[in-house]
Amino acid sequence: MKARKTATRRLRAPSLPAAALHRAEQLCTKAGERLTPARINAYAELLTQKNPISAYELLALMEQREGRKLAPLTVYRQLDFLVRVGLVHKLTSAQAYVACEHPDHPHDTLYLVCSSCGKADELESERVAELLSKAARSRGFKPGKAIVEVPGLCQTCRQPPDGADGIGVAGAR
Amino acid sequence: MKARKTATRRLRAPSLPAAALHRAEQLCTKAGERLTPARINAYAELLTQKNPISAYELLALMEQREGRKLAPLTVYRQLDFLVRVGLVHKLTSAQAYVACEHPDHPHDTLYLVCSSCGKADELESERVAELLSKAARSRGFKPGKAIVEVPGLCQTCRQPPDGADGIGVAGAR
DNA sequence: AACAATAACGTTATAACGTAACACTATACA
DNA sequence: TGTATAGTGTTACGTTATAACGTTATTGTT
Repeated sequence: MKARKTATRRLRAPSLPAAALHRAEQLCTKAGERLTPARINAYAELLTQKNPISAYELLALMEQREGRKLAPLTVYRQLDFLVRVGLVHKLTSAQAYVACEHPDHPHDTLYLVCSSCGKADELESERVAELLSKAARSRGFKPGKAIVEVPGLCQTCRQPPDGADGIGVAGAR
Repeated sequence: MKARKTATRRLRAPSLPAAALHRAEQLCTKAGERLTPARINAYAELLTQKNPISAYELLALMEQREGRKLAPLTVYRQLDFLVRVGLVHKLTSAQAYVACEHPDHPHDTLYLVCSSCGKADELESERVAELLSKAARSRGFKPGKAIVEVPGLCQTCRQPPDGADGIGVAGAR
């Protein structure tokens, strides 16, 4: 067997793309929040992920990246921050976190979540937001940002390529 | 101090109203599921609750009711069943369970959830369901039942009566 | 620059939520 | 009346999240 190129050794911090960093800084300034190095690291790590990941998965990634043990609380605080400023959404039905695809303006959490591969597709829908907000207000309810998660099967998982068996992928959440 | 009328002694099983029982039986027959005594008890206990409760709160209620210790798994299995047949909804953002107000037909989970008192108001919206379903299908995504949870403040908590301080109620989830 | 006020971070411990594995029991149906 | 299947009980364990408290860094003010 050939030597693995990427063993479990410590890695450098993932560099947050300049554009993303700039947007994040603007968001935080506007919200009166501080964008610290630790928070940038957590956000950068999340941005490297294709699919939503759990807080503990993020913890493991960051530990590997930084080459030291971290407490769960550290990661939870950073996630709380990222969700608060709108850079990240929490998918409560999967207990997983994913970087927002258009964090420029605050909006509801609205995702299609594949039960097979774990992929989460973010949608935008002014109409859904409006319907929910109107329904809430008509009942005297003051609404916050809605959570909308549609479980199901993504296109890829519905049309398995030759040789696939339709059984869920290991690690799918 | 006078003796309390309802101490922590064992209580009888809450009687499930006949109409509710009948509806539940029909639902289960239609779904090919069995409505066992243990499941009826769990459902009846949930029906006595005004607000959503956690699995462990339900566990404690049932233990008190039955006068013996139960394993968490027991309650989780009964909750899984009740959710599966549509008698109960899970509010994932609050990790809590609540009896459905119109279990006669299957539908999305759609609630206004008060962050202060924990109350959950179930809504119906064919339009939201349709919008989400269409958005999903247009992306090749095969949707299951959507989860829609709108956090916020209910009318009561927005208009605190004299003497109230607007601070959250102990036990609010 | 020195100070106070506040926000963020680190550490330890623990609470809350949920599931795996396996043996046993009840029900349904041939 | 067997036999297959679904449900239940029990023990143990895994995952997710927070409490409490002290330290460090940043900000805004003299």
